[in-house]
Amino acid sequence: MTSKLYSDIYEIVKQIPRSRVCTYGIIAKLVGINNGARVVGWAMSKSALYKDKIPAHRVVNSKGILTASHKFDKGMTMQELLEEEGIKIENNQILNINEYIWDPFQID
DNA sequence: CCGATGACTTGAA
DNA sequence: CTTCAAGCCATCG
Repeated sequence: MTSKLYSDIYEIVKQIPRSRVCTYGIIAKLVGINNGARVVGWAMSKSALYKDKIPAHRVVNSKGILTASHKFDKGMTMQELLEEEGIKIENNQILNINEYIWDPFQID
């Protein structure tokens, strides 16, 4: 990885279990950047270049909106990928986000 | 160092 | 509902 920051972010994202999602803000705080949600998103955009499979489709913004959908519009949309995991989405937004949200401290 | 950029966030109009 | 503004921070030229 280009930096420990990235590896930290990727490690966390890779730990997101199936049928679960996480927000940029949570990840940002976990890696130490209190308000660096943008940096997380920026790192995610790079994740596609890495060999490691990063389930970036499980990372959404604080409202559960698929702000990254425009990066997955190549064939499978982000919504389709999430629905494959049983997550219901409507108008580009995850329904019952509270039920799907996940973070390392709240182990299932 | 500076300015621009971005898969963010919050709040206000 | 939409749009804008300010704040936030790593990266790039």
